[in-house]
Amino acid sequence: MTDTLQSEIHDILQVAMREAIAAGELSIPEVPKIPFSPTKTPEHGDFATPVALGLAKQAKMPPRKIAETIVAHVDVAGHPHIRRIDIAGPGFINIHLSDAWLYETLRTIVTEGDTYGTCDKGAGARIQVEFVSANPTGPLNIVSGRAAAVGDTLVNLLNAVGYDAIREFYVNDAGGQVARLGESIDVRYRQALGEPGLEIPEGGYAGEYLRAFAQDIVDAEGDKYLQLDATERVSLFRDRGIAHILAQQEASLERFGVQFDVWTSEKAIRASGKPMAILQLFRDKQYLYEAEGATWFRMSDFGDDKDCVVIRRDGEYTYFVPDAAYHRDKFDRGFNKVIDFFGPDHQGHVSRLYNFVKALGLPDDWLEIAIIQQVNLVDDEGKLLDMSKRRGKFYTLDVLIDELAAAIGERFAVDVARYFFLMRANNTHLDFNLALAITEANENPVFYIQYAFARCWSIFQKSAEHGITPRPVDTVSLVLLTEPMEHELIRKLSEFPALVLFSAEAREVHRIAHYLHELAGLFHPYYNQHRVLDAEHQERTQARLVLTQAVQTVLRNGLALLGISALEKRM
RNA sequence: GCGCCUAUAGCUCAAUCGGAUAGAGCAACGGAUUUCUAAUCCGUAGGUUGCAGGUUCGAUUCCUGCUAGGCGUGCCA
Repeated sequence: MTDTLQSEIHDILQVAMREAIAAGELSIPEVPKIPFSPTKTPEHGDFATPVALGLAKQAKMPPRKIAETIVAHVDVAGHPHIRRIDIAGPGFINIHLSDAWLYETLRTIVTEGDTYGTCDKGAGARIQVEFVSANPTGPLNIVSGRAAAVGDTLVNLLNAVGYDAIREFYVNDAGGQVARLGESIDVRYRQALGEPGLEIPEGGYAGEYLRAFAQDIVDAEGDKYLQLDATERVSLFRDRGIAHILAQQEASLERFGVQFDVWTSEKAIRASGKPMAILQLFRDKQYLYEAEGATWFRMSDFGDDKDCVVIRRDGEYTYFVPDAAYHRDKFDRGFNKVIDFFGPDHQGHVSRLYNFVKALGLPDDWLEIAIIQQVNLVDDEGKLLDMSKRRGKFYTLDVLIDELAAAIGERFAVDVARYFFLMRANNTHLDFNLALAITEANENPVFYIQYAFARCWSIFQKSAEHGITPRPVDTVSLVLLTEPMEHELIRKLSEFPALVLFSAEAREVHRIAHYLHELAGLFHPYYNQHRVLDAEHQERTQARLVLTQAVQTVLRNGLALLGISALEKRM
């Protein structure tokens, strides 16, 4: 609705500019793009465009004059949606829409229901979003939780605007880190059997979770693995450890409301032969050279400050090779676009991966990498909570949810955690205020939004009790919605589809979170100042019920995109 | 050293990819409850957008140089 209207207005202005040019009143080589922005204040109308300001130089006319010239060619009377066009400030063209447009918007929302906010702009293009992809060496940490929330929501957004997007998790189940996992489990296993003098190896995993895992093996199967030779035992423990931790991670994600469509194994990628094929390709293109017993990639030819090793002295691939192969594999699977979310510890990997993708000859804009920045847990005074009291112990996603759940229950714990992870731009550091998260009052944005939804629901509940049946929208006199607050609410509702599209395209999920908070911030005052149900004004009641339903619909749709529940009442 | 990110109200953050008077929430202060759920609302106060330049009709936004903080910078992933 908004979208079609915007393009309608765009066309109207474009035509007006062409006519002005044809009439010789405006001398510019071509009609430029016409940018629109929803206005900040109603005095500036509903939409505004600064297009005249940008033309001042080429047209050699003062911007106000240009705006006047353009507007003079618009047939306002011929467009029922437009009530008035003003020129204001230095030359802004402010478009005031007719009230009929507002009422039409309401009808659209109520009619479209769950699909309001969606569109088909993506035209079915296939997008793969890879996120979390934590090493299978331990429980998911807080940043992984943030990545999970952001990635999951972005996929929701992309699918809402017509893309065919999937969630993918890359399992680093090969290489040095999982080898270290096997060694660490081995140490814990032998310790559990009483062997003295053992220590977790350098670069190993000292967390308690492996102690428990090893104890389980001992309890179930005793010391039988001591008979295997060390290499065999470590490799067996590695594989069992991976399976165990992976299952744990999957369970944590599921608890957090995130389900991946595809899990890709690095081991499988290695076995596919693609790494070798890629190395051959690089060799053919003269990107490789031998030095110091290792094989190097000429990263410096791609603008990096140094080359990097792709085959180590011991003959093993460095992680670049399977990673490049994995991205080749993504491309071969036919994705039109791939979006990778990396944690803050992978920043160094970003430019290199771009370069490898370029070296593979894949399209420039095919891969998009974004960093999910770190999360700090803070108390009410903004003081940093110590997240790693001692080596090997860290604040996991599950521990966070456990703590929240103890205060506000499991369901809200997930809602609150998701919202807090989603409320900030993903490339900025995020302070997660634990005290605020468990506050069950308006300071907590999640409750504030959910309460707005609950109030809508409650109004319908009450109306049913009073025997008031909402009538079909077509039969309701929406013109009775005359309060400024009502118009403001509807205007806000009308922005939703464009916002969803923008958030998806810009990969900025936090905008939805803010929007919902703002919408709730308009509804609560309205609720307090104006009664929806009013026996004295039955027609107006019907109109306000439509408005209430529209608010509820947008809140529900928005929360659904964020993976946050919309409930009738508090548990 | 080099690279990436960040710097906006006392605190946490917005600002629709250069637009109009920079907005919310929290904290502070003062009010509202026989009412459709007070998990709410109304009001007051709070700013040289880190600093210095530059680009132009116009800069929180883009460029350069500083300053401060975070992260990265391995033949680990």
